[in-house]
Amino acid sequence: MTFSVAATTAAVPPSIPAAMPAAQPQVAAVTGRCAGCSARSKGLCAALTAGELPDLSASSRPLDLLSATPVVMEGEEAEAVFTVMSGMLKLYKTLPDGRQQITGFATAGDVFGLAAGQGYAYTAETVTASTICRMPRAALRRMMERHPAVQGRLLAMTSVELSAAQDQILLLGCKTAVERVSSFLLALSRRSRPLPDGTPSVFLPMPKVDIGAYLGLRPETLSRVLRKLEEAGAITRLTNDRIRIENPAALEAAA
Amino acid sequence: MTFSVAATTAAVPPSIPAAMPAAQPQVAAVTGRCAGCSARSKGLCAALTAGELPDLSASSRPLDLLSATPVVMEGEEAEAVFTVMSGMLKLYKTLPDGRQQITGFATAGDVFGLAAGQGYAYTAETVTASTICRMPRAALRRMMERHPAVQGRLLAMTSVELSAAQDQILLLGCKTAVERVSSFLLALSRRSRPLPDGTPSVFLPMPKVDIGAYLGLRPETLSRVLRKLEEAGAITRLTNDRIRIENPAALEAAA
DNA sequence: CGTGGGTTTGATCCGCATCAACGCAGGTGG
DNA sequence: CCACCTGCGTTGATGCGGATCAAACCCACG
Repeated sequence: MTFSVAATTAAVPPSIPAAMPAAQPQVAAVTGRCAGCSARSKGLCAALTAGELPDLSASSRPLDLLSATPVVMEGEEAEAVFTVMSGMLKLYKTLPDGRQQITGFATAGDVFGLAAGQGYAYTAETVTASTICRMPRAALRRMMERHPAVQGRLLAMTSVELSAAQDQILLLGCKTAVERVSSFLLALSRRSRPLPDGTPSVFLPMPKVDIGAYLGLRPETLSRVLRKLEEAGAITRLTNDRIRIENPAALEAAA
Repeated sequence: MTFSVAATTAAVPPSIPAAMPAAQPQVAAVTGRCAGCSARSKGLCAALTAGELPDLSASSRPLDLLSATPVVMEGEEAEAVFTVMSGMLKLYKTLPDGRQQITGFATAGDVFGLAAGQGYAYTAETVTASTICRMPRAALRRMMERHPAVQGRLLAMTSVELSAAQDQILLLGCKTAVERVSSFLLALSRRSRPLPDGTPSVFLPMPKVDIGAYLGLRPETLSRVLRKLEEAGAITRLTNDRIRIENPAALEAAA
């Protein structure tokens, strides 16, 4: 799954495009859509050669979403998969009494909505305004049959996700609050660009309660741990949503 | 991946069979091995038709192992994948200071040792005496190329594992000790046969400390929770390693 | 019969949750 | 432009669930 519209491309009409039949005269334009997509080299799309892009463009549609918009609901019949082009989403499970556990955050290039069974395993909701690309399940199946590399890519991506899930199991099952937060900050810093001056930093667009729901901690605890890490000189809180890693080795030791 | 020797079949020499070139005269016998395997209909093997079994038999070798035998080590180069034919193994990750988190138990039909990266993501060790089937990574890759259904099967199995891992994340991140144990017992009871009299029961061959390491609890806590569930009439402890589910609804409510 | 690992039970401790209050920023309406 | 409101973040006080420590018990085993 996956493909995407370049961030610099003019917005595609977001209204109910999924129902539109593949119009022949648009094929060329549609090819251009995926070819110029910012996620072209990521997610599922990376499995396809340039010549195979029309297939991709024809079977997928971009969507522009505001923040806090639900995309799929846990348990709902899984009719499509999605690729993130820009923005961030949270994926979470809910217990009957309302407790929520965030199983992951999805950012540019990530794919979500793959279901092992009939229904989605989790709810997906935008954290920031996001652009995502929607591909019906049947189209994905067709893509896999037509382009074997897609299936291999999907397997590789699922394996990486499984490995990440097992790391999270280790974190939740064994680690203390300080260790969890340190691990989280380090993992994020590995995936993000350092500041202009070269020091590593992380961007946290999601509210603290969501970070807590991901790490199995309450927001109060998260706040206290961050203060402790700052007092220890390991990090500096630049703004509410950006943290500079002053001492990666100290975080490493705490994780 | 996967295949296996029927439990009733005479043991195949376990010594260093992986290095043996596929000997032509043995093909017939080797075909029979997988054809009569108790795991034939499970794991990866289920993806193959009878006619494709020789390929499977030629590239895999069964191993008989005593309990508490390590099979693969976390971080070690992943040279092979394994299918469980009988017995049970625990898969776990270890922190530098020795804390361990069991990420799963593998029983008949389960496949383990698939690695997203270069090295194994976890250590695998037998809990009971077990028979497992070993297939070199290169052979698995060849099987996937030659029999596309194998790749599809692998994807399906990995997806199911991912979903299970996310359930475990929910358990570890949100649930209380009583909820964890209840969920665990229910999950096991769904996968096991009821007693002769029809009441559901679960078999727990692993030590309590391992169940605790899976659920993020200490063995003392596990013992107390089981006593509480027994006093509540939800379960009965028949022996140290077998529990009868008296009241599934009560467990359901507690989970 | 003695030994040692796994299990159970009891007593105590501690890390994090919970409860409560306050500061602050952004949005709204006057 | 300002008063008000609302939601997020922070800080402090307190409580509780499960960890830790310690000891007895129970078998399986030699």
